[in-house]
Amino acid sequence: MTGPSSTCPPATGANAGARRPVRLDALPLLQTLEGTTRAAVVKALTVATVRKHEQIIQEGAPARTVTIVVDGVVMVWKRRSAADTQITGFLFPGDLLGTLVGDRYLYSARAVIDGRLAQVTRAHLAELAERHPDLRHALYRNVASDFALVQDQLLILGAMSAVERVATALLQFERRQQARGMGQGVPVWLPMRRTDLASYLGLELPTLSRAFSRLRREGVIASPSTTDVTIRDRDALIRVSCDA
Amino acid sequence: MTGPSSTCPPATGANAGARRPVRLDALPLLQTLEGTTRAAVVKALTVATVRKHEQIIQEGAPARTVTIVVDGVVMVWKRRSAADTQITGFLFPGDLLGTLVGDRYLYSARAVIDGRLAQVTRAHLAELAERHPDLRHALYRNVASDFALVQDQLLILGAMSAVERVATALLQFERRQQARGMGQGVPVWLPMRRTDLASYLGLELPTLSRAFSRLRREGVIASPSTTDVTIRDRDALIRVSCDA
DNA sequence: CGCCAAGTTGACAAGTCTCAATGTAAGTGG
DNA sequence: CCACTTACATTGAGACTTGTCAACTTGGCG
Repeated sequence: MTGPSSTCPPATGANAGARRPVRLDALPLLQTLEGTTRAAVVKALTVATVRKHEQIIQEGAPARTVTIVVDGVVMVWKRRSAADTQITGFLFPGDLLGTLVGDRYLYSARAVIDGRLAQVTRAHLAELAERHPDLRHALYRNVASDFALVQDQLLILGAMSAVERVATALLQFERRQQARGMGQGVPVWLPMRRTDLASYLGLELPTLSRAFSRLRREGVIASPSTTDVTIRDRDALIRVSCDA
Repeated sequence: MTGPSSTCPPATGANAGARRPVRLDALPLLQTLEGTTRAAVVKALTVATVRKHEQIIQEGAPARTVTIVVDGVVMVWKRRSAADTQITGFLFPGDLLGTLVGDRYLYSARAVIDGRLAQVTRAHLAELAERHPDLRHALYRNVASDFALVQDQLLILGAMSAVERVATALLQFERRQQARGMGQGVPVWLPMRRTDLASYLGLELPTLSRAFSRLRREGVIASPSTTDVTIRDRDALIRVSCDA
């Protein structure tokens, strides 16, 4: 995190303030907590900075810490065979990485761009959860919502065409972006490489690219840059995501 | 559950004893619990019987009960659009249906064959979980393992060919079957319809059928009946599931 | 014994993957 | 600051897998 600002993505607004002081108590996970609980958790958290592409956790390694994304974007993947991996998710500020149970990580994770993480040892968090019912409820809710997200991913991967997948993903990223407080007009921010997005959607890179091109050609979206996509016709996008 | 035994699947051994007295305290979920906790949970559970094809829960309905499969098989699906659904999972004896959080069910479920369910209201279970740390740990572990299962499904749907998917699924079902105490030589039991299995694997029925036929032709598997598959060459099956 | 539901197989079309070339933006060194 | 280099995205052409539609076979159940 001492690197020149040139390593940061263009200031599209979506990533603005990566350098603002850390406000851990503003994290969504902590919002529902009582004051004393929140204070205890914040005290337990350690902030770390990660550089673009830096690996954060390794599938199969002993799972000792739970991580919350504060700034930046993290991608998660599983290995399928020696030389074959699949991206299974992207994490944005406020999202959690790792769980309270299981002795090994089920996936690997790396930073998509420079960012900051808040970390706590699993043992410590578990202890806090024992003492604070509201915390464990929040954690449980978090796992459940992660679960829901993965289930939606099943629908994408199970039976959608390339354009459908892209349309659905764009709407998903827009929704999550708005959940983080971004406005309606802000373009959808896709800081990850196309290759990784393709893997996430179960497509090959050329197929993904063609789907983007088609949506662009039809005027449904526009892309000022590779990492930013403007939704020009949301109704059309929704229609495409369901039955095209 | 008063129907004639003719509605039951052939007695392959995998479903043997659907009519034996209910032994709730033998449920895997309860195995790790202390005696008093287990007794409290067992007391809270109500046993219900379900007929083949009977719907158990409805996506979007208020989530008020948590269900454990005691006997039989349950399938879970999500709706993708008006006339399009996708099977997202199959549950076997010992598996849990529903969670402690979220006010609505995220999926629908129906019985694949006649069976018995143990149910408890969410409120009651939540209350018990508050009082018994071991119970909430068990529940949390359960959610986490469900999560792992869905993530594996992502790998299947994301980047596997038809034969790979079938091979992987067979190994998965065999593993789960053995986890329920079935022996090594017992054929893999697939009581669900091919259509549903196809949907689960993100394939069309003819494609699934062709994959089965190919594995059969190559001597990797044999199928005495539609619902039973014998693994003749496990090494070959494993090889196919990874890189064919 | 015959009907009906479910599974298998065949032929063809459509969509995606693969391989390769081209275009473009970002990063590096002079 | 510019040219060079590299990495990434887009586009094109052809092969191949899968989806689609339809006929046929099988097995269960009245």
